[in-house]
Amino acid sequence: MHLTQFSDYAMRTVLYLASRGDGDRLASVEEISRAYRISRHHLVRVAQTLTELGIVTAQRGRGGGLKLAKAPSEVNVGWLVRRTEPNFHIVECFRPETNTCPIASACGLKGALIRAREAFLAVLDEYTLEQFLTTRSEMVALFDAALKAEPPTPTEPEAESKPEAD
Amino acid sequence: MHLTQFSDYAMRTVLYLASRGDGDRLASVEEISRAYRISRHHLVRVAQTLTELGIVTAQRGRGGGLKLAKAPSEVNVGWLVRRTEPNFHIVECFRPETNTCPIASACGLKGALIRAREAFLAVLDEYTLEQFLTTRSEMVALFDAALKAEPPTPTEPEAESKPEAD
DNA sequence: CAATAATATGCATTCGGAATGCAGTTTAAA
DNA sequence: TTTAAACTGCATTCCGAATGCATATTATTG
Repeated sequence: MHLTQFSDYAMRTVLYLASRGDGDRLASVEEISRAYRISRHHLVRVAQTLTELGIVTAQRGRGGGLKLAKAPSEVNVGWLVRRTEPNFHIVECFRPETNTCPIASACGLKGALIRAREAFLAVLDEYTLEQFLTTRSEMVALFDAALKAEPPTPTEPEAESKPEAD
Repeated sequence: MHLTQFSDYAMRTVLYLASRGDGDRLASVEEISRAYRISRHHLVRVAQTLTELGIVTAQRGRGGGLKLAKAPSEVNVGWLVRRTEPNFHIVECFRPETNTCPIASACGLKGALIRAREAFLAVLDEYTLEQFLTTRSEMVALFDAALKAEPPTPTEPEAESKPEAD
């Protein structure tokens, strides 16, 4: 029982943006991926989705980056998880099109599992990003340390012997 | 977000055994796998685990099979799921030995996710098998129909040309 | 005591979703 | 016009779950 790394990264991304109090500062995907030490390419997908959800604003072009499109108190964790998880099919019979269990129509287990699933999400519904900012200064310090430890621009150190011909 | 098929099969197996009111009747793994139309070999593993957990009794040898070791009211769903799921590592930082998130020590998200996970299991803790027996007759009818639809003994129709030598 | 039918166990393979990487396009600032 | 960033699609890798095969063990039956 777990959430996808995609949802994990989505939550981390908005938490990163919220942790830098200045709402106008842009943070690039590159920067966030270095702070968390995770794949930049993977994070690009997450950033897209968050932009589509209207929860972050992406500024394209040079000097661009991401920033929160809403106040931290407006970003609900349960809402976010519901939209980033690919599905909530706890067991086979939750997907009618592929279910093979012959007693699905008379089985009470499904109802119990639905209740459990809703209870899980209801807890997350209680939280907005704002509630996680009580440790903001510590998080910022840890982010900065991580950024300092990582090679600043490991993008393309090869600036010689370029095969110009062919 | 989902449970493993292993947990799913474990719940189904005990529900099957409970649905046949006669607590002394043995149901073979073969029978259960046909009733649900699922892999017999896979179900063998589940049956082992349930036996180890002391929740079913396995009778080996000819005419053997499985039966509940406890009354349906004694078999709790939350308890069962906790013991059949391989892990409950909702996100990366739940597994300290492989965590790479630098702010884990200062991040409030983990606490929220732990609360959500416990809420999920707490709902399942409210249920025992007994509560699912209100539709027992319907389930039995559906099981019987499934068993009738399946080939009775597709085990080994080859009873000729046995290689006796070698 | 032998044959049979069932569970028990280990190993090897398959499979699917998630994760990742690569290549290229588009946009906007300098 | 160059450059740095977000966007997009595709192809591949990877891992855990699922599955299958082979065999050992146990106990009943005749």
